[in-house]
Amino acid sequence: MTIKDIAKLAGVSVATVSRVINDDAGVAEKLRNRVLQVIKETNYIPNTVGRNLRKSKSDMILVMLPTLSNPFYAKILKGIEKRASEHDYGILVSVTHHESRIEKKYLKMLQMKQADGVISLFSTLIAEELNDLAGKYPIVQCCEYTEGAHLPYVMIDNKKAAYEATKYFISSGHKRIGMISGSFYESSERAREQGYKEALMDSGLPFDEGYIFKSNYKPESAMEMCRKLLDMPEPPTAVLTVSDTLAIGAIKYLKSVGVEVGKDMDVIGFDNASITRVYDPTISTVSQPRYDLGTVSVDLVIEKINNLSTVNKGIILPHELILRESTRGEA
Amino acid sequence: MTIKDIAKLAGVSVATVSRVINDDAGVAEKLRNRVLQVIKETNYIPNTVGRNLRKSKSDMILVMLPTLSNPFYAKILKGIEKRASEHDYGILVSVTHHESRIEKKYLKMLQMKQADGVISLFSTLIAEELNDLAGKYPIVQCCEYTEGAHLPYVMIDNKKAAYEATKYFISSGHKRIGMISGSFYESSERAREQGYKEALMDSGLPFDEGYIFKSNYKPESAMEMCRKLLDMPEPPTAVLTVSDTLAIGAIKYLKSVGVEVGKDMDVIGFDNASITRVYDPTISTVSQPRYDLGTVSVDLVIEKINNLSTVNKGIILPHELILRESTRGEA
DNA sequence: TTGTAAGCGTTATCAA
DNA sequence: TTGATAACGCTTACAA
Repeated sequence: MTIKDIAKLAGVSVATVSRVINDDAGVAEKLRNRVLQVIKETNYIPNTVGRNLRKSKSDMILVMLPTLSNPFYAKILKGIEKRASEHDYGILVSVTHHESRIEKKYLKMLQMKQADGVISLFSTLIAEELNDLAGKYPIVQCCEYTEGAHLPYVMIDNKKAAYEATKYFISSGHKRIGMISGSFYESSERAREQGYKEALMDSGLPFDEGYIFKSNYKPESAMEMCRKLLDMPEPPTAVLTVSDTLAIGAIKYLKSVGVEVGKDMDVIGFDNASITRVYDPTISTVSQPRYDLGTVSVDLVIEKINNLSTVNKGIILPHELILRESTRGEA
Repeated sequence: MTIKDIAKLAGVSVATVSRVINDDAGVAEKLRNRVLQVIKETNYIPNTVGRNLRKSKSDMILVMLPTLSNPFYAKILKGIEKRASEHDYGILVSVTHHESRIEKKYLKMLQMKQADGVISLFSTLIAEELNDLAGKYPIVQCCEYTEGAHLPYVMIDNKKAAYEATKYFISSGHKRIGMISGSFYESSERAREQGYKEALMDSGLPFDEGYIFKSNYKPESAMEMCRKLLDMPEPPTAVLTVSDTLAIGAIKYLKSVGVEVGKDMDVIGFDNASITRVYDPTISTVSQPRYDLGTVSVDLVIEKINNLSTVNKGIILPHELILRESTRGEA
């Protein structure tokens, strides 16, 4: 069933059918109704591929996730979908598994006009590659920013968030604070490490690189890092981790060696994963406005779709430090 | 940069370029090399949309997930991607959020030939709708089966898995066993409830519908259900839940009222989520062969793509009961 | 207001 | 072995 068939059945030209489909003005009421009638009777749906080829546009936004293992992205996607559909865009999801080969493969969809824009939750590409692409296609970053890349982004102020978390530890009396970071999500990790550092220094506490350990985001690795922290000559009394999964690993290790979390040792995670509300103890964490991160990403990418040379906005959304049982201790 | 440009630059016809691109036999070595050279120099990539329109094929498989909140699907997707790429298929992910409106929208991609087949991790459609579609397009179900639908599927034997878990409880001496189920994933839930029931009956224990509670898959809801179980005149000494998230909720509630899990009360979950290895206590669970579920799904859908009228296979993959701290009790 | 026809980028048929 | 050309399904000048 193609537009030709509809035209024939309705006794009009394909152009008229196309006009009806696209709500073009200037079709006589009578013809319009006749065409609509036929369309209804036949359940005709215009072919997307034909249309895309002709219009060099797909009305699709590609969302690139680094992984499907992190439920963190679920709510962001909901925000994206909501706002996209308000603007009559569809969304397509791709998972890069942190591999640039895969990321590049999906980015070709832009060139083919199979997607009109991309929202990248994490890019493995280097700044130069991104800048090249961003000159040709609408690409925005959400949550993670590539240093040196000039494209729109939306995220929280990671440095400030870590700063506040660390300050909270300090205000509770902690003098030695450890950090479990990582080396996957460069931009947010570095910013959070910096916030941690500045909070210490602003409070007149010594900053020692040796109190920062880099994990691979698996809880098991956080357990190992936590062990190392405890084995230090002067072990910390509080630990900031860059993800809730790491906080869980840390807490698990602490419990296993009889350290009571929220009393002997405080822990703060990142992202407010749903498990933090049900873990034992419940876990203090930095919450990101996930839904809004999604909607704003869409606004940014649509702005670029409509005018590629629009100025690259960087938008910071507010975070929130959520205090739970894992930070009941006073040092 | 289109095939025409390449043809012009190489001094050949577009037909020849097309033949080279598609590895057609019967192109003189000399011409082939000349064309390849131009393609390399220009970084030319054939346009997918044009090709798809012409071939009525996209070499893409659409993966439909019910949600992005469940990391369960991550490894399945990896299996899918691996096997798909071995067969030169790409994959596209869509999230239905359990809404049939959304599911139907994505299924249109089949009609448009934007996807050659679909792997559905969960369908909201009724059997009749699925059968209609499956007559026209390659659709396979993975993990969840729609009763009355005639299409290929791959999953574990959910009834047997629940049977074994329940039998394990019984072998530990438990006489009253509760179940926290749900009403989202009909096929697996019903099968698991049935397995639970049969295990009780085969062991000469009474089966009482009142020991089965239906949650909404949120841990909070499992806490509530667990409270109800404990409030019964004769509370159970073991609980089987249809997901690990529910097991966590149950355990959290039990701990909150001073019931020691793995001693006073045993709990078994489903899916072997990574959190089950780090929760306190670690959680016994039924593990599904996720990666293989993915690869086999691809095999099935490709079989259908190649021959739609091939017989609908139903494949059962082996599960595994993994025992951890949450089942150390003896009643 | 409507229709004709060109063209989007391919592949595939047919003839040479 | 190669090339001209129709066709895939659609939109959009342009003409009528």
